[in-house]
Amino acid sequence: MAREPRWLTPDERDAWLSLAGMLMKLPAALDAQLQRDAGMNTFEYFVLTGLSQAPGHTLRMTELAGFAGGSLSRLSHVVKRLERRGWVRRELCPGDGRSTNAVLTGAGWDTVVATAPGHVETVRRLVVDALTTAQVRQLRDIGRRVLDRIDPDDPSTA
Amino acid sequence: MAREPRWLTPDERDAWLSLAGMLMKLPAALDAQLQRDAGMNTFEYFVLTGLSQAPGHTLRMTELAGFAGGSLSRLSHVVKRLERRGWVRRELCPGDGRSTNAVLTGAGWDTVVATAPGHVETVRRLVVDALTTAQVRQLRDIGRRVLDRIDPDDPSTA
DNA sequence: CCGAATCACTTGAAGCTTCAACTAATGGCG
DNA sequence: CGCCATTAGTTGAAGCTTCAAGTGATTCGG
Repeated sequence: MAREPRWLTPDERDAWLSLAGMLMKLPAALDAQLQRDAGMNTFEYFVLTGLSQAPGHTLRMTELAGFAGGSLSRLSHVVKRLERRGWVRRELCPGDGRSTNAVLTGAGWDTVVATAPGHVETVRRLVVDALTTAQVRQLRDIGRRVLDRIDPDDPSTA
Repeated sequence: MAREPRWLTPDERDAWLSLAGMLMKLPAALDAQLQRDAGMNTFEYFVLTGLSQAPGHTLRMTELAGFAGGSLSRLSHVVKRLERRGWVRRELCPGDGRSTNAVLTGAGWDTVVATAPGHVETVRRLVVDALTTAQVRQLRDIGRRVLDRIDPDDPSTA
């Protein structure tokens, strides 16, 4: 038998609605800027950024999927699109025949360099510059706690 | 000529990555619970909840779209699905021939009543119970500031 | 009171994500 | 060695969202 659920208090509901609003609107706002200025979405941007930071601009598909926070299937489809646009190239992994390496091309690197400033400006405008220094730290701690609840094993939380 | 962008400081980057992590993982985690336990996604849940709170369990499509935070087109498709499942019914608006009223059916109400406790428990488990009382208030304030940046005209921000 | 603009939606197509099924390579173990 | 489970990735279909275009109803300006 289900117990009476513990409903949210008014303060808790306000906080949740506030977070839920961000969950609904921030991704769309970030996507809009990237789509308009660079013809890509946030996930594609994460993929390109991940590769641009990796040694040799190369990452195995599974590692890249972990970094970008998406499924391997999703990444596979996305990399196919990025490959069609000439931003990424696939290579067989020398050591392990099962693995595929995704490699950022020169054109892909140029795209990241051209796109990053606008993206950072948007993050500043919508989030960072809206907050006080104290709130920036609070947000970091809040996010860590929530992420730890979602997936305690994720090392990026620690 | 583009000025050198103002890159994020380490503190700011930590906070942003923390928020970005929530943006990537929280919706999936919430959807997973709702999908598993009630065969619906978060947006559909918001739509049903919105109707359940409205007088007469009725709302015009545009109002409902505003509440649920989606486009009218998206809502139209979703209401069609919910109608097929017998949870919502469409009616012509008496006063204005352009408008459509979405009405929660009895079965829809039963579904909301059955689904709400599990959803609230999930929100508690993943967010609210992970935070201190102070953090709950901080999150509310942070969210309000961010939402105000995204859409200063949205009254739900105030 | 008539035509043009606006409003409130709906629709179909295109794009993206998820899901389940599949292929191929590798590691383990008897 | 040889088989089986596991790992890594791909694929196609189905589902959801977005986008652009379209349909009526209403309002507003003259």
